[in-house]
Amino acid sequence: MFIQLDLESAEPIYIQLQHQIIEGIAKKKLQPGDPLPSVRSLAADIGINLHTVNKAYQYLKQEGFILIHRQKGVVINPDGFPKADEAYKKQLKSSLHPLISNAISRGLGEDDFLRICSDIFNKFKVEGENG
Amino acid sequence: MFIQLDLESAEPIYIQLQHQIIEGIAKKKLQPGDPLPSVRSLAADIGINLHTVNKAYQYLKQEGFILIHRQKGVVINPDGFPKADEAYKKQLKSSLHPLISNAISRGLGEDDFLRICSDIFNKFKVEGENG
DNA sequence: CTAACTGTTATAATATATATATAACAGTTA
DNA sequence: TAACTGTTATATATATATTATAACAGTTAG
Repeated sequence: MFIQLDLESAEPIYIQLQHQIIEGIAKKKLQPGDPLPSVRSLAADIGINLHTVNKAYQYLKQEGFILIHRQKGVVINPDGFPKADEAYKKQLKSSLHPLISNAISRGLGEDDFLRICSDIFNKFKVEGENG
Repeated sequence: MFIQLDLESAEPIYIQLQHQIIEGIAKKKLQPGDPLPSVRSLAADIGINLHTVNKAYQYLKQEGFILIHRQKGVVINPDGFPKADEAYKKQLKSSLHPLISNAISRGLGEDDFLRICSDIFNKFKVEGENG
């Protein structure tokens, strides 16, 4: 797997795991139907406990990014991904709000902020083409 | 004060406090030189412990948003605010990255994402005019 | 059938983060 | 002197994060 964790980070491991897998989906390294490692093998692979992996999987399952079949194991949701509904947008705004407060306070203008966002979007586009 | 806390939120109180004060700066409700309540009075005002307030103040002091004079008390930094330097931009990108991964995975396009950011920026502009 | 795997659940232990309570210290101010 | 300031220290309670083991029910490969 392509999972890269920072065990020194203040960000909990299971959160980092969620991010990495969603990032894999965004970059199309992980496509609908693709299998994911079992909780035990992924845990052993990256040197953490299986419960930490399971915690990340449970969130991704609840959000609809992955499916967990008792027999077939864990797969990227073959029926597509959760939609950007109003509940999601509301939560996104809540996350963006303090970031934008901070940016404004530091004198970072709207244009600069949007440019930074665009740059990140573009990075996903080019990386998504290669794989 | 205009501080509004959500004690039910998973977000730690001292983080919410940081956000609220930075938001006050962004909205120009708090301007350079303006005094802030003492740790004890603010804590009593919003019904929390003085150490929780102090934790938020210490962060804001370290970042340069406020000054703490042993005698003059706490004031919004009269000499301006921290700059949007490269270290800050790097940290901002780290915060935005997982948000954008998630957005892309859910099919929220760049235009929609940027529009949401713009809307938030505009809210600060109009609120900043009134006070 | 057995052995090895699957996700799931349970229990326990440990470490860290968060929040509160209380107290004291050194300094300033009314 | 009394009341305030930020700061520091100690203790406690709670929640979260992480690991360690173990077991269960089901599936699958040999």
